[in-house]
Amino acid sequence: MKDSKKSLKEQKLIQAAEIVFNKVGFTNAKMEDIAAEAGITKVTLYSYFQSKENLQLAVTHKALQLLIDKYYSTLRENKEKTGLEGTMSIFKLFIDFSEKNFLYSEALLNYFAMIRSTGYGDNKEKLTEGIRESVYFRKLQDIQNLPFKLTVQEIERGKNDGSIRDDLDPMMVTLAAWAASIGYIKVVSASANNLKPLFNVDLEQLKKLQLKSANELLRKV
Amino acid sequence: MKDSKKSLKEQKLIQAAEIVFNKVGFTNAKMEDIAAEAGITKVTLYSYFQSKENLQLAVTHKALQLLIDKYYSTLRENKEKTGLEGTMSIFKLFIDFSEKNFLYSEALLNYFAMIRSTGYGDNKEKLTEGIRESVYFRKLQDIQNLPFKLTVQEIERGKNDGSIRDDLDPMMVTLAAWAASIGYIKVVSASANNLKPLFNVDLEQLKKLQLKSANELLRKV
Amino acid sequence: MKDSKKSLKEQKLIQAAEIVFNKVGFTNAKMEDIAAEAGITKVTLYSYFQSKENLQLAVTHKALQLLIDKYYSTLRENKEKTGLEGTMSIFKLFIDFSEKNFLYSEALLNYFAMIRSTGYGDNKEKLTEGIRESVYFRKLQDIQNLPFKLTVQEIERGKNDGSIRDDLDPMMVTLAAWAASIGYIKVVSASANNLKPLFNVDLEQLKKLQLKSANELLRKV
Amino acid sequence: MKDSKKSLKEQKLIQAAEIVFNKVGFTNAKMEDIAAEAGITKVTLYSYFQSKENLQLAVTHKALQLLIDKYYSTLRENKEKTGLEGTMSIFKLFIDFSEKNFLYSEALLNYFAMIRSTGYGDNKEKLTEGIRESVYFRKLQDIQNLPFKLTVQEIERGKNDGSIRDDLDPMMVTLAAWAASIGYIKVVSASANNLKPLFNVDLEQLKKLQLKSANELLRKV
DNA sequence: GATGAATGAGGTTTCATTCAT
DNA sequence: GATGAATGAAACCTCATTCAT
Repeated sequence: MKDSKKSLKEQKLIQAAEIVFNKVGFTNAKMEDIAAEAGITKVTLYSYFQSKENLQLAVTHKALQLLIDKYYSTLRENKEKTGLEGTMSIFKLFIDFSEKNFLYSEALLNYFAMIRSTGYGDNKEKLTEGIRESVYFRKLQDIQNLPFKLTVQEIERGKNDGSIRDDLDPMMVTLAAWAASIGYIKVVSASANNLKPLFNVDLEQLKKLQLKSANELLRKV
Repeated sequence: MKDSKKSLKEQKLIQAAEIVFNKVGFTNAKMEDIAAEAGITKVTLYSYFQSKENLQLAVTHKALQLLIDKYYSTLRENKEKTGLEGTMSIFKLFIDFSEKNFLYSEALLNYFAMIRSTGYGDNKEKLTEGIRESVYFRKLQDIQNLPFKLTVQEIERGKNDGSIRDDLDPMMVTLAAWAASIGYIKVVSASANNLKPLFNVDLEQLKKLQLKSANELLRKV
Repeated sequence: MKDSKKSLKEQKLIQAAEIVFNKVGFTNAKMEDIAAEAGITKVTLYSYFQSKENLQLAVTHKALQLLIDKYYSTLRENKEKTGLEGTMSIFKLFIDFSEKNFLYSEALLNYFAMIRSTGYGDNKEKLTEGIRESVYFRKLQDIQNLPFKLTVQEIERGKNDGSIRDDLDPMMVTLAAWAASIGYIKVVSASANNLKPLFNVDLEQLKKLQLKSANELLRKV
Repeated sequence: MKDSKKSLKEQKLIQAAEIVFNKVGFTNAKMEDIAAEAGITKVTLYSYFQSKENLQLAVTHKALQLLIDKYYSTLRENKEKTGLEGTMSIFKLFIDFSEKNFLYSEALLNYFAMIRSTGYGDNKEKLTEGIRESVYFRKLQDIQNLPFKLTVQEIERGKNDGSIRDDLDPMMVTLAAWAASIGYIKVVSASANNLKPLFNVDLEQLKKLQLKSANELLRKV
């Protein structure tokens, strides 16, 4: 198969995996079912993705790539606006993205938890063989810091244009916002179609509160 | 066996499970190994906990119970102080607890994700049989809302004593703080012994920032 | 406990075992259930019968003892009649006994199959430890040949009084009759309460035919 | 796998099972050992036969099929002879078959005891799920009556050609012969390699006696 | 002696993964 | 490349039997 054709097929298989992952979660998903969903056999699936872990990482990579693309386009859209506005747009983007794509957000979270738990670079022996040998794992490592870098850059821009306080460590703020977003997602949604109020709290309101807090933290008074 | 003795043994088995869970994670933990760790056989372990899922829920229940106990004692210690101070102590408590007990925090997160994803009460068919029949699942359901209720009460107290803004929905703030804490945990720690800086950000500083944000959100100006 | 008392209790336990054996068969019977049926615990049951096999043998012994008693009383009743009549009474007795006590007949069959398969005396190593150490096994060995001997004696008596052909090996006839009876039982009944016709053959008729054949084989013409 | 290949493998597995069953008996046979004997793993064995019970039934089915085949060829061989001779050949065939294949004879006996004890068609709830769902159980049900039917037909033929008494119910005679054969087997053999005399009775003589009785019962005088 | 708890052996099942064709 | 069959690991379960009290 030509590379382009192969890649196309890979995309289709990833989509099938996403459907199954969405239905039953990563752990309960069976390679068999994913193959069936894609209309192929297990072994063929394995010829594309050498392990279930790798398939997961493929989904994760797609998720991160998608997220980063959105970061870029959001930044482009906000080029003329202040750094504060750009930064807030990114925060909102991340929350919206996670809310709309619960599977992707879970995948990303798992990924970052994994690399965090095994340290960076050093004790990679903790990783399973399946992960260490995954192409997608390597691809992910190449881009994993981009979301943070882009956010930091936008905060720097805000500092320079005077829209953002200059006494803040941009990376710290980035992490704080990232944390708040993740927390919101974890609390709010366990599946995309489950957005009913929690303890009578309207979730849209909660999201606004989170963003307002971030905005207050950042903006120059 | 007398109930007290049986319960004692159960506690020991749960501890053994925690050791193994900590070492290799829930998924990779083998019942056989947990039994070995406890110095008993698999079958005996099964006679106490009918399934691996149930054992997980037992750990989860212990975690939540422990957390709630800490909530109570923290509230007691802060009885004479303002509601704001009490509330902040609770927030800090939760973060510290999660940081120190990564396993517990994971267990609790899993639990809340699970009940959230299956809805409350209605579509319980999604739950596996092993879960639905678990004693610990029922016990957890009885106390799962306590942390939120206690926090809300403390915020109300703060409203009354004038230390906390009165234009806030206490439950919303509670959820926001809960989310921020979870997010922090997710970002920061994947295992207790892994608190080195992230992107050169000192994590203690990050925690302080999170708490400061919460404090600013709450306090009356 | 005094021996008499102990023996009494043993009898009760055997009865409980019979009830359970009758309900579900030897293999499916659980020691637990037998104990429950007797209103005691498993361990107590074990203190009387050291193994399930031994309990089976106890039932078997009771069965054989009972059968032999009936042989004796039948022989006594037929003392004044011809040897042919006595012999036929014994044959009939055996069939009736087996029909009425399916469990006993199964037990006896199992027993004879077992000792046959392990040979007599020589290769007793094939026997399980549970059997070799069983008191009842030893008791059974003491009386196992009695039914055959008594039958042979009665046939001899018939030869002498001229009612039975004298060209027959009495033991061979005994075995032939024993075989026919067992076969009848095996074909006819799998449980006492299941005597409906088989392939439209009335089973009473079949029994009569069997006995008539035996009679014809034996009697002097 | 093509059906033919699959079926071939099944036959091999059944042979392995027979070897183990012969060595240690149905009850003591371990699936693990049968798999080892066949050079495969337990799980693969299970993929062919869903339960130990089913594997037993497979052996039983093979036994009955084999027996029936022998019935047919015997009947063919005796086509030119009288019905009496044909019938006697069948009786002898059955005894010889059982004697030579103790395992098969046990399997068949167990099967007939089982269906007898659960009744025909009506209270099938007594059967275990493993049995009810067995393909071989269904296959057995289809052919279980053939041996009886074929015997009855041959007796009818004997009646017509004048070699067999016409005052007998053929099915009753069939059952009587079946019973005598089973009884003989039960008494005589517990394993094929165990044909030493019983109580000094030569077993060949006993067999002849049984057959002579049958012959006398049938033949027209 | 009687009891509740524990053991060991083995049946059954589910899956990720690999092999042979 | 694609396929059906096979594997190995581990969950889960039942029961005869034994231990400790």
